[in-house]
Amino acid sequence: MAESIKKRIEQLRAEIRRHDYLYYVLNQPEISDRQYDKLFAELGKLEQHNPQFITADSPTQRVAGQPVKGFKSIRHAVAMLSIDNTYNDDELRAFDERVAKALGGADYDYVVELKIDGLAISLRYEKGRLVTAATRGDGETGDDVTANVRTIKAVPLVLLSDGSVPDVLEVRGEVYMPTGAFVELNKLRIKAGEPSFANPRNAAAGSLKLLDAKITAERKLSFFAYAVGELSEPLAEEHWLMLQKLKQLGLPVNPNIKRAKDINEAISICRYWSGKRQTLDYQIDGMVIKVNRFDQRAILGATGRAPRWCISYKFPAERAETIVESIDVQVGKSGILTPVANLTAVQLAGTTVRRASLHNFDELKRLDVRQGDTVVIEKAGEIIPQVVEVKKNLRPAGVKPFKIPAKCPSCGGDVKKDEDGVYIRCVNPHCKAQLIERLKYFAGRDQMDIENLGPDLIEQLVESGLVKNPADFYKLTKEDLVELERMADKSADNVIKAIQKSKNRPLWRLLAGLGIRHIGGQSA
DNA sequence: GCCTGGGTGA
DNA sequence: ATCCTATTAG
DNA sequence: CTAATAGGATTCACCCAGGC
Repeated sequence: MAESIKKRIEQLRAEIRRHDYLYYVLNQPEISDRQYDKLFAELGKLEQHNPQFITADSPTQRVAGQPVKGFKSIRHAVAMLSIDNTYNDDELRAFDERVAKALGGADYDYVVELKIDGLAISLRYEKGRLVTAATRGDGETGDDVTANVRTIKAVPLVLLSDGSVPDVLEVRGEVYMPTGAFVELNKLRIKAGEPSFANPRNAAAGSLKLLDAKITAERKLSFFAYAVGELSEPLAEEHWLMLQKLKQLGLPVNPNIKRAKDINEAISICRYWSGKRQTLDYQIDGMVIKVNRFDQRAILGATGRAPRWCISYKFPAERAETIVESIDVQVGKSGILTPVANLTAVQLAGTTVRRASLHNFDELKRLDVRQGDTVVIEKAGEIIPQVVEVKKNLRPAGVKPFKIPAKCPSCGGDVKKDEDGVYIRCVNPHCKAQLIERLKYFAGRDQMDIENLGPDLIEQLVESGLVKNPADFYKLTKEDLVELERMADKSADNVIKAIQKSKNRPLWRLLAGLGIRHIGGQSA
């Protein structure tokens, strides 16, 4: 009896996995949702009455019972790099020329993918079972969000196999919230009196940071695979065939990915989707063009940040008009003064924009931005707001050009323009704003990465005179901290612990953290 | 229960 | 995330 | 001289923990 129940359970699981595959990977469901639910219910009932047969990879076990306490760190076996961007045909052709040159006349082709606007994730399968899922993090180490990712139905808990699966398979892809799901979710939230989400990407990112996977499960996230990380054995000799393999293993791959025999074909595919992107049930912010063959990718290699065999093509950014209410001047860690425009709040690409960097005073002068001006802004790569144009015909009468500060806005000290350069710097070595920025940088994620030691606390520590250089962090006591605002027992404890923990960071982090001119994370 | 700072995503 | 600039490599 | 790379600067949304 028990044997036959066990057999039926396994049969149902295999059946459900097959239908998941048909639905999420092939987009060709063979049964209705109702029939699927019936299979699911039967399995659930059998497992409920025979709990000894429940396994973690059963389709019924996607949602964990208990919320996690926090996210552990996971080191990526293979780093997750960024991608260099282009914004027009010429830049794409320049990329193609670099590729052609590096490959020395050999034939090559491309794979053109849609750049899904979600968040990158790395799934690790061992012996065909999903063991961990991690965010990108700093590219080397990310957050363990396995419990949340397990709730995403498009992510298989078990790889499909026609005999063998790789021992280790790390799959990289994008978690996203389909536009339809996003709209429905916001309707529900408004009905429940909860604030709505600003855009699908932030909704998806937030959903993966929930400690309670039960809530994540209600967020209707989805997933597309587009690359691999660590691999125990090669899946194919080229990217295109590898994507087909991933599909066979049950991983959803975007159905609109195409091969292109040359850059012209790739460009025309980019153009096509630039016009058709509204028809998709997910947001894309561009296209990604990859050299197909892996041996050729190896020849091309990578820089510190991004591979040289891959480029993204970003669609033209949405624009909006708004008014410059004022212009701030900020002081950076090396004394550089940066003008930043405060804008009348305006909706742009799914966010409310209030500020935009003006980069430097040459740039400010070139644009001739003045307080009170109406400006056209856009978000470069859908992220960083920038002023692209000043509507001079709308300028109010009597508005004066912006005056380059003669003194540091923080310390009042002298400023000096770089020789043969454009930057204007505060030259006071004791400038408080510079000190604060240097300390923030020291504690920051890409340097010493000290938890709970954020911008506000650092500012308080400097203002109170407790910290005058990075070494002073390590002399702080709990008694020092509890004197500060919003610092009670628990917070003070956490900060002290985090500072102590940072003592065993690798040397390069310390070197980078000291912020010596021209020494960054790479050279350190 | 509300608010804010910290951490992290793009 | 991206932008702009300075420096380095070729 | 030009191209590639590193460094320094910037924005907004979301979740959680802790303070009050």
